[in-house]
Amino acid sequence: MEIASKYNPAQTEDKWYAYWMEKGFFKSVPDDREPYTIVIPPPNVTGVLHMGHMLNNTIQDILIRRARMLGKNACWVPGTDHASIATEAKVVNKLRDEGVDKHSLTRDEFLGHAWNWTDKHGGIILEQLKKLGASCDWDRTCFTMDEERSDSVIKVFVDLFNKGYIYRGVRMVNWDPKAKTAVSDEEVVYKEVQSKLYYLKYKIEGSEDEFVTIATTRPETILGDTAVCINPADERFTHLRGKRVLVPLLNRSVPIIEDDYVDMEFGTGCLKITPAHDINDYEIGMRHNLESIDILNDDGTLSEAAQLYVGVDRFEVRDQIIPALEKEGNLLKIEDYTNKVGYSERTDEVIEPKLSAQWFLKMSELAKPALDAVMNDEVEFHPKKFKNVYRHWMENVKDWCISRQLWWGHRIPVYYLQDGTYVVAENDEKALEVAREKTGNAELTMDALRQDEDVLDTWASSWLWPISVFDGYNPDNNEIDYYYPTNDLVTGHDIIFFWVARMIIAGYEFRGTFPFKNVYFTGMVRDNQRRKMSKSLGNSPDPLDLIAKYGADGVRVGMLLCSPAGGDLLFNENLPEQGRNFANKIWNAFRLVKGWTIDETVAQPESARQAITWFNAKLDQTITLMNDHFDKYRISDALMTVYTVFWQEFSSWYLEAIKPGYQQPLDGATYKATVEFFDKLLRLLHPFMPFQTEEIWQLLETRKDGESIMVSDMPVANAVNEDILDRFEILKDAVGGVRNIRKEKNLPMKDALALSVLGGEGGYANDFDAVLVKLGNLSDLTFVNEKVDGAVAFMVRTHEYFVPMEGLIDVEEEIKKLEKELAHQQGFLTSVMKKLGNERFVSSAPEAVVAKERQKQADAEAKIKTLTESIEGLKK
RNA sequence: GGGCGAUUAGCUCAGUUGGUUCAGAGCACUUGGUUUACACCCAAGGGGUCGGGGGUUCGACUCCCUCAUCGCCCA
Repeated sequence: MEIASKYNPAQTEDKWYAYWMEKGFFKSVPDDREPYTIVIPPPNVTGVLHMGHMLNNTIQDILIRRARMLGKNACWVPGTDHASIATEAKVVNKLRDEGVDKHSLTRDEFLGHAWNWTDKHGGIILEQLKKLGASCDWDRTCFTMDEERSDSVIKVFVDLFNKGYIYRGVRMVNWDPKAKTAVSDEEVVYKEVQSKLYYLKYKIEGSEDEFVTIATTRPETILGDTAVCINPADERFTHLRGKRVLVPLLNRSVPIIEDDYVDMEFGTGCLKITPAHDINDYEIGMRHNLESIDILNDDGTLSEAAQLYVGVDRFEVRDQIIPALEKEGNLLKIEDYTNKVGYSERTDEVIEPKLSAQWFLKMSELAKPALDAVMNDEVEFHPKKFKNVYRHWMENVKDWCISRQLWWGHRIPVYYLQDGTYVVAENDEKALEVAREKTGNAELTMDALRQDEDVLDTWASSWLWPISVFDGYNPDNNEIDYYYPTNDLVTGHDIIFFWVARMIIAGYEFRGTFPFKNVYFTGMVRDNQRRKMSKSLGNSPDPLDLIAKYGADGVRVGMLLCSPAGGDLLFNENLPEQGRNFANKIWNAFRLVKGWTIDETVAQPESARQAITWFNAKLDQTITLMNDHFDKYRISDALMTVYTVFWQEFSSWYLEAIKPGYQQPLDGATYKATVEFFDKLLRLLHPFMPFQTEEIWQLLETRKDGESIMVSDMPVANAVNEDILDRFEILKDAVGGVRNIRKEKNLPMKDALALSVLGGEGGYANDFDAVLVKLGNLSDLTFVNEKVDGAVAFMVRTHEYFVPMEGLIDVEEEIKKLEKELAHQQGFLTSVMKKLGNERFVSSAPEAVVAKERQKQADAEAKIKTLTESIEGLKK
């Protein structure tokens, strides 16, 4: 069989993914087995795969593939969310490019465009996940706006409303006067601009010529002022306490209040308060029970409430009001000033903070069981440090503003009657029913009802995800009982509040228990300057390009190698490169094994038998270690364990130990054992590198149609034989010793050497002598009872090894070497003796620790004795 | 302004209840290598007073205090 010297992922990945799909290996239906469930953190339906998704979904796939191989009924539910704000923005932009203004469309017309957009771009990201190897049950693909998920959202709204958790309130939003909508904090871009700081004088009420001066960048907002604020610690203004001032131009009397918020250093130390148009002022207003005067219309012109300049745009007003103030004697001075102003990401319009009626969900009561669950580890966070962050947020949880002034999303099921009161119901019919009951008017028609224009926050559907993907709000469905609670959630720590906390809340509220047992928080993927990867910075590689270049397995390994839970991952292309190199290493090990001619009549060499004994123990240890790492969610450690074992132990030690001579056949028994080892290693590697392990596994032995490594059993560990492992480490050091001598003396590998061993403390075990002979290329291995003269010597622990080398020995050099080692041992012994000489150590340290120190002492003394004798021998 | 976390090799990070030669791994680096699986490789090697200071202890990378620097979240 001709096998290429380099592994080519492109030739195998699509083939095996198609095979897995065709055989239905990803599919899960409830049965008698223990379920293992993961729900995907739904990406934006019209988004594309980025590096964060790669990391996140690689980890989920590792967990789900491992669970499947452990015999569990593994179910990974994929899906997307509708990303209300982002998607609507994209559709609005697209329409604008086509010359269509959103506001010229009806709601239904707009939604038609939005669905077209979703259908066109939706699910691209899911196709990309397939390239990564994600073994999701694609038949279960969900979308937050599909029928079942939408029903869930609406049912939950009605339910929470009826339980009294939902209320209508007023809140400060980022208002875009051009788009006439609120935008989220994430959509406001702050830019540094050159503006002016205006110093305005407010007359003290009841005085003739006494003023206070405030500084503002937005003089037009004085029309909405309802107070002036000073810092209570500011002695300059103590005389103003309890007094009132008159707002310029309007002569409205407002109080002087005191609040710590005021920065005494800034401006004049005196702050005008406009609760309706500044978030900080709003909060001060709340604290001091101030009136809020909203002076802006939705389009950014001044409203009737402003009294002056009604109907004029706010920036126009700014230009006009300054001369007016100057004329009235209220303008003290104008300074140049640089400040940051928020602009709408979409329209580039200056954002106006504005009070607006919104729907809120009361959180404190709902949050309680969710807080307890995490604190007592009913839901476990990995890493644990996020428990603190979670607790802090949950203990100070604020009510959740769940409405958005958008059309793309779940329309709020609130129906207003003509008198301004409202009813809440799942649909039009039920709303009408409730409304008739409420009004006592059986003749009421839908015309009399007007549904709220706003939609719900996208998170108001995502927080139900672990329940809604199993149609858990449908009373006739029992799948949820099988799959819920799910096992693990894998997500970025940046959405711990937005999403994780709320899912836990929903879990307890609607299912009476947690939505997932474990949460694995991934780090953020950053570039090597620690900048977040983003499109705008252009510092993010295209994941699919990486896969094309390094193979999906290589990229997966690369993502994992440097990604401890919760820490940042500094991405760098040498990571997937390392993954690719590892894949190539595995490939070449396979090539070596497959390249041998097998001869069943050849007897098994002793060296091979010994190596097999050792590697059996090594595998037991490897599996045990990996299980422990997985139990603790140290996934990159689990990978590193098998990575090292495959590369160092299997390839560099085991395969070299059993390798037959050039063009010699391998005996059947060794081949069989080797294939078994390879098979087990592939299984251990499969969750990390699904494609390549499948490819090799299929080639390693003849397989039947329908067989696959992905549905094979994960290897199980036997008790680890530490003695065998330890003795093999001695062998490695001995081989190393021989190699060093070759190097120092310039002896080529092909010249065989003789080696003598003088067993030390506890005797010398010869379990692996045949391997030593082979890997050291020894002509002879003998055991002696005394030092060998005229030989180069080295030690492994207390054993001495001698390579006879008459004439080639530089005695001075040897003595130097030995004396250096002797000095080191003596220093070490001194430190040990210092400890043992300390009575308090001997009496208070545990016995085992003291015993270890005594062992160290004995070993060191033995070595010193040996070294001293050797030096004396050489000096003779 | 409030809170949380971090600081260990050139880089990214482990260090699992304070105790073996415990100061580690991977990468990078240096040296050597045309060994017939692999240069996407093999074999060796250098490198850190564990951020500074103080304390507890027989013993501190590990626990406590303090300072410095950095990051994150909330406001």
